[in-house]
Amino acid sequence: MSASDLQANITADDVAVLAGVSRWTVNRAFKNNASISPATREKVMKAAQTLGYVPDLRAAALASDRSNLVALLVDDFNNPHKLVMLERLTRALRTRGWDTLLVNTLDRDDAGPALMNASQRRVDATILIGIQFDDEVLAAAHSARRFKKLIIFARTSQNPDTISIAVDDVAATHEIAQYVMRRGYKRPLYLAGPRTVSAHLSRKETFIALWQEHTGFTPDDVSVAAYDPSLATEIIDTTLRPMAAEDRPDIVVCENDALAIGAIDCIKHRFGLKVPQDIAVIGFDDVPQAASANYRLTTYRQPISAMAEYLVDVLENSGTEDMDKMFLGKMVIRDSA
Amino acid sequence: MSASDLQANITADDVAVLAGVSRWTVNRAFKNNASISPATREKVMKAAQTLGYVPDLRAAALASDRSNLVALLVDDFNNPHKLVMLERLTRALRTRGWDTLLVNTLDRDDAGPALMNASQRRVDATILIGIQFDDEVLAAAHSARRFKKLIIFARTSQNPDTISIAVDDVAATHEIAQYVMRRGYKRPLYLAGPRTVSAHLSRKETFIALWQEHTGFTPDDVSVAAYDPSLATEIIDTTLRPMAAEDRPDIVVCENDALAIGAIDCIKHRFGLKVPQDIAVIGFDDVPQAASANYRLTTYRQPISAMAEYLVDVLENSGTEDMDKMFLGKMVIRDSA
DNA sequence: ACGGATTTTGCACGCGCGTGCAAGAAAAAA
DNA sequence: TTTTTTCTTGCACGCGCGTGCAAAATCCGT
Repeated sequence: MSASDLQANITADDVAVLAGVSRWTVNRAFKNNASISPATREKVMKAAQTLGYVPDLRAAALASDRSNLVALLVDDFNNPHKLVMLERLTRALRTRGWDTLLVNTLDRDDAGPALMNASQRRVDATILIGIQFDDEVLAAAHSARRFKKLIIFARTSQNPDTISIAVDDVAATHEIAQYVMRRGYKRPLYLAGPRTVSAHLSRKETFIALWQEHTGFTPDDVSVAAYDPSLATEIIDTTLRPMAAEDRPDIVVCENDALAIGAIDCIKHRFGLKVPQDIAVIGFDDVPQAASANYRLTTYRQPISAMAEYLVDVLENSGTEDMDKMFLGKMVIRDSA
Repeated sequence: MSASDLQANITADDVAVLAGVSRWTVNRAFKNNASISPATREKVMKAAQTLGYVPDLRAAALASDRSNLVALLVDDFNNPHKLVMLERLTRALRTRGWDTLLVNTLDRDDAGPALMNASQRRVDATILIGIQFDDEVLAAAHSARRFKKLIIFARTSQNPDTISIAVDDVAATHEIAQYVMRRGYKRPLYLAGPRTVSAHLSRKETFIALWQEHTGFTPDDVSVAAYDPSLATEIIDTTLRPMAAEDRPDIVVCENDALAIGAIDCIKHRFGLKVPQDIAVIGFDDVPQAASANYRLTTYRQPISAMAEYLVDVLENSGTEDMDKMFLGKMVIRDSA
């Protein structure tokens, strides 16, 4: 144990007497835009240094009712895209002075407790990242507890009490559908993840509607209970297995890369088919793995960094206007479709 | 905005008057082992319910000097194994009543500020997960700021001020080396990640020493600056490229799966060789991807869940004895070696 | 119904800092 | 030098709850 452990907690008062100023001046020295002369600030900082003092953010949060802390609720750690989201979000947040409480939504019934958890910490905002909260939970959460801000990240939500920061799924799906048609694919199979409440805005619904509109045919679709590659592998297996070769889809359009990667694994290794020659695959997200030589996945990249920056803008904005925002991503053409 | 927003913050006092008890009784009702009669607790809870009250953990932390909060410092978001670590850790922590502050160590020079950050939040413990902190930073951190506990997770550290919870790398490497020899491989190449300060305990050093001891030969080794599959792909490429086919290694032993996966990608797609027939690959960690049909990676699984549980044990223990602990994992034999 | 054992409840004080304003010091203008 | 103007500094009060103990209420057996 180091020397400072022997002493009781060092507070601004201790620094104040050493520096010969008042406690308030000490705390001012640590605030960014405080009115304090450079000389005294330096004096204070030196005293703080020798005492090993740093301001106590708990007390600051309590007194000011601003914690500069957000809760990030995550329920799905299977999808590798979560890792890049976490990185981008924590980077943007920390760079601009915000800390992140990572809350693992343990299971489906844990959404409420998790929300409550954030509420008890009095975070300045609660961020739901790609979470399948149904609207009931959301509404209950918003009315029962006080949330300064409730942000849905990377997923659209039409809930009016909520700020949604996401890619424009409809526009993105348009682009994907057009690409698929332009490349001459005829029999797409749509592979979707768990059904969310807001189905009519979903990528799957949009794709199917577009395809019907342009070709008159209704593509098949299947879905899995989680964005987990191995689930995708299994469902593609059970879907293709009974099919005659000529009935198989010529492309699998996936709701995201996690599913696409599972689909490719299945097509190549369970059926020994070639991607894209026998069956093409298209994803969504552009996870790091998508670029690997193994997958060379054609996909759609979300501008996560820009979205994260905007999220911090939202945090710093205290206005009450509607702050929903949709972003445009861009297709990344590789070899899988 | 919901109704509760119109009212000022509801505190235990508000609940107290509604329930007809004192404020302290209200807070007791929310504590687990408090001495309170079931009747009053229920009365209080009902009042709290109608008011939408939940205790303020900021104030509780300030008053009690225990936050039930840990900071988790992470510097490497490329390695997919981080995602499973995050999931396991947050699960174990939250299940047992702890919250997690996720701190992204932005770059190499950010370790200090990140540590300081945690310190200002007065977390009960700071956890370094797989981070390449050099010992200087660690020592400085420990003496300058007050850390109640400094835990190194999934990486051994001989720093005495630190609690290290990790797999026994020496034992694990023994097992791997023996497997490699038993399978008759003759020319291993060791692929390592960034060099840490505690080199003599590292997997690479151990493997090389063992191989020398048993065969008299010193295996080649290469290393990359981060545990990033694409870096592994590149370095394996530049390493194998100039070699005659018969000089190539017959197995690449990797410090972890992230590197192993990059290596496999390179071997299969850049050189068109077969794994394991032409070159075998062995990893470490058993990431989810390792099981996919594409890789079928032979690797070594760390008991992350058990390690996470032990971490919470450490948090709950207030003793001063040495709490370092090493775990034994187990080899997972698949097809890549 | 009564005394003691036990459980339940109330409270004074403190945790460390922010807010908003007023007093004091320094700098600028006259 | 004197008067403004501007910059710095000090302070009373409060943020919401925990600690440890004492007072009050309840229980039990007889």
